[in-house]
Amino acid sequence: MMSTAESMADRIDTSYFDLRHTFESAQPLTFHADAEIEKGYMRYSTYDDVLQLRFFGDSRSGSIHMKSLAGMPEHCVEKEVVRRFRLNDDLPKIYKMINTDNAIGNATRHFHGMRLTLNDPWEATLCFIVSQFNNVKRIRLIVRKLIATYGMEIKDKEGRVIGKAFPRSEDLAGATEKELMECGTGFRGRYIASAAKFCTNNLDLYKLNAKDYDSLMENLMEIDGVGEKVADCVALMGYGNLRAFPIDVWVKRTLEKMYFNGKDKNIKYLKEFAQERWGDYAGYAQQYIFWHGREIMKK
DNA sequence: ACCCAGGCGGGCG
DNA sequence: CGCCCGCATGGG
Repeated sequence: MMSTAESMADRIDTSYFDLRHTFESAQPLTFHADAEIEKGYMRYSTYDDVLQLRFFGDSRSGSIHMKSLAGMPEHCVEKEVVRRFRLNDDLPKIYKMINTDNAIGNATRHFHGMRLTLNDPWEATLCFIVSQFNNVKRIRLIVRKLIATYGMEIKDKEGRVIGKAFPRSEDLAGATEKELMECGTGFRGRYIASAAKFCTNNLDLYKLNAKDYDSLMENLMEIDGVGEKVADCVALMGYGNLRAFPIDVWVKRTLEKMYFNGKDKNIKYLKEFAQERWGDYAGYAQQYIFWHGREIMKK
């Protein structure tokens, strides 16, 4: 008789998962995935397949139904989705750890079920280079244009094109700065051209997984166009290093407002404050503070 | 028109 | 070191 686990392999039960908060939280996956939040529908490309997901329930208790368009085996689809949305993270425990005060407690309550995603290291690198001095709407536009222009076609078993993969560094390494700027990248075109060549010829991002946080950061910042903030984002969302605490303009403003009466503090000080306060889960704290801050501070 | 956006590299003191 | 500036582009 078929085991329960096998017969349910196209479905994952979830708790502490919220589709809307996760998809609206400006992470690499969400820059290019498609979602119709009200219908609980989402769709995204892996390297050689397109996955359709349907979410039922709410952030307390729900389920994700999964379908591969190119025939990925069910157990592989499940593994991919669990990994990509970090569904094995113990969110109740993490909330307990990072809810050090009412301010962040409000953020985790308001965005209950928002998950960090785990993305391909190069995907994260490219997305966050695009993100610099930019806004979320336009980041999406640029990332999608890069995929449309440079991504490899994904085909189903009948050979029909069902989507495009996120372009690898080698797919972009031949592009000129000018060509990249035609995708709307602006002054970041130079960084992308340089980073694509560097990550194809000089630095293998897929060999940095075992590195500790400090040497990972050091390696990532060798890439032209990758500074501390982008490296932190890549460490967090490309490598899953939860100690990383990227500080952008929103996180800076929000921390200052929440903990320092709005007084100006430099990045180094704030980062040490955060990593001391939230330790091994600082990255989760950051994601909630980032999104909460945008919510409460935009006029 | 003007301001801002998930920053970075380079130049200056 | 730390600070300050320009940078392409599109939306509010």
